Amino acid sequence: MPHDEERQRRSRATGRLTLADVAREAGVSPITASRALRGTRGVDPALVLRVQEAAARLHYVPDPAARALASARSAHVAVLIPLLSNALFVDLLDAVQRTLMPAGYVTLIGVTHYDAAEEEALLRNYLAHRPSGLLVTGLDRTPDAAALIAASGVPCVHLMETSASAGQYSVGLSQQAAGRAITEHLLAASRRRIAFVGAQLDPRVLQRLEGYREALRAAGAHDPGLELLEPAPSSLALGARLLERLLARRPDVEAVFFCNDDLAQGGLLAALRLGVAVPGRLAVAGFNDLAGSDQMLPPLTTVRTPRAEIGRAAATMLLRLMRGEAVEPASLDLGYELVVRGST
Amino acid sequence: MPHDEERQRRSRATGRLTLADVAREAGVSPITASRALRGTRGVDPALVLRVQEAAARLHYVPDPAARALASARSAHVAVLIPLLSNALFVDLLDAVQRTLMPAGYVTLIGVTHYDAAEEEALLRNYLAHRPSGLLVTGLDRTPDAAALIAASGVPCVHLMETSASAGQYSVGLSQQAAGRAITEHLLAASRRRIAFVGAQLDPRVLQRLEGYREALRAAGAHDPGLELLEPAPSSLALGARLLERLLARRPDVEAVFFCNDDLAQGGLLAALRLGVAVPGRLAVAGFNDLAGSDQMLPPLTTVRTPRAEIGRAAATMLLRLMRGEAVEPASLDLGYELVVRGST
DNA sequence: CTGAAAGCGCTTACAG
DNA sequence: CTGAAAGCGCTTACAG
Repeated sequence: MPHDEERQRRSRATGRLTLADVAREAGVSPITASRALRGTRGVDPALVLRVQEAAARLHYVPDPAARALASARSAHVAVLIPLLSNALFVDLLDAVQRTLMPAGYVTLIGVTHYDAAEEEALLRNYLAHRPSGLLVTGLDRTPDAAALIAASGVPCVHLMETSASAGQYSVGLSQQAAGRAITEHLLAASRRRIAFVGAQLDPRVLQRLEGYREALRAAGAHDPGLELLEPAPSSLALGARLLERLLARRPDVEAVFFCNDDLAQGGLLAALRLGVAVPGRLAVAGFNDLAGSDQMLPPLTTVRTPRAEIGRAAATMLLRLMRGEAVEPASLDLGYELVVRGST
Repeated sequence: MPHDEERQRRSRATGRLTLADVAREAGVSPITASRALRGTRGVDPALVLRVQEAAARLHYVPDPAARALASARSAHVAVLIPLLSNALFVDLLDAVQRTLMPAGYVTLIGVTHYDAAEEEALLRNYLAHRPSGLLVTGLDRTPDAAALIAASGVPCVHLMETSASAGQYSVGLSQQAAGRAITEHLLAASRRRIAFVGAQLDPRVLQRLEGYREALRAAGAHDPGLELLEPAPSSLALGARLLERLLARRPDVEAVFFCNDDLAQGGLLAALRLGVAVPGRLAVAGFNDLAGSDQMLPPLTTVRTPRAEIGRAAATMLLRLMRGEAVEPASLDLGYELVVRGST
């Protein structure tokens, strides 16, 4: 057939199997095949079956680029988190992916390293891929970053915090309430001189600090000299160093609330090394309940945050928003749980 | 203009800024605008400038779906790793993303959880997005998974191991040589009854075990009764339990090579709890040099693996393959480094 | 060095 | 419930 030869000569055909092949195989038009495969209702069930069988027989796989171009909606969800080296975010991501993938979405993961400029760059980059949805960590960002999100019109759910502002979707917990609770636990163990040791100083750490202050002020035991704030990133080594610094500066300290378990584990190991009895002389608490905290000597008292549940709920909320459904309430507080172990 | 009205009425126009708008603004044809923006050579530099300025002025962002459809090549690279809760893979990923993103690629990250079926499902899912490149962990996979990769024709680089087989691209290190080296270090510290404690039992752990056996056989000190193999996933808690089991079974053991630092840290903490002197009565070594290993009591002797370098080199190699360039050699061995600390 | 035409593989909007 | 036409926003292949 000369027509086919001509086509072949000038063609840019990729040789790939297309919807047209499936339609031909099933004896229907491409549009019907498209509808049958997407599960659009209002197609004769017999035809749906025929098309599905034809697609399976030919091992047909739809082209996401063509689909995205024609429908103006991609299968991408962009997820921005500060760090992957924190088990918290790993658990969060795992839950997000397990929820989104069965729904046909693929995640674009961006790591901001707690850097506002990097977050902005990632946002610009990922938004250029026209994702159908957006998951970001926390509520605070640069005005430019916030404007980028708003201007994109892409549905967005904020992770790890709870939001009061209208039109802001979020799933998380009250970091401040959790910080208050663990401090109250320390007070209940008859400690008065309770220190706060924080690093990284991202918004959630500062909210925990606020909770700590609340609890101590209520007990009339707040002492700013017991707050040790370090902007460097958290690590076991930093936790150890900060405990030593605290002990040197305030030998009278009776308890420490480390803003996360990495720091607390390092502090616990330093106490062991220095021969500081825990909890005898010093009670120690952490935050997040990370791997290994239950193996410390003594096991670490901490706050368990429901990150898997947060990931699942946030992804589910986003799925609804992407379908254009109304979501109520816009903000979900999934709480926290005190895990009391030997260190307090 | 009635024509425009007609267009508007029937139109599916997204209202987005297109290449045609940029071309009009710059006073050139869309093809020229396309070429100018993509940096195709053979375009008048003056025109390139004019188009770039027009694009910037209008804040034009190309549509990746249209680009992918027209050019038959996506901007995606799929990356498959076993776990995100292992710092090793986090460092690897970070390096991969930092290399790939500036080149205009976006990564699709898939976590297999060391599950062959899950890897296959992820592969199928991500391959459907027609990525331009593929990065997978290790060389061993199910025949179906390997066939999927081969049939896709997508350039693929294997991570963490070195490959002997032709046509297999890989960047990593000899896990076996590293396992042998750390065992020889233990032998050099005049230990004879050296145990191997392994979990997860993925191919790389088994290669380390092979290196351990090699070293012990060469020294005439191999004793199968000192091998403790546990298929469960690694964790500090498991390391502690396995050390206790080992000590109960073989009180005469003089040294332990844990197949990774998670296990070794747990073992070290258990030894501390049990009052087993390290390295006095028992020498302990790990693998990977993870965060916290230098903070243990005593600090953990381990093997540092160059995962950031591996990530960077593998991504660079993939970039070449995606450009259709020849890559020589196909397999890169980036080595390892013994980190001797207090535990041996 | 530049451009008019055609096409990538889907889905939308309309008509029947 | 089904389909012919048009279009999504780019790039390829060809011609000049």
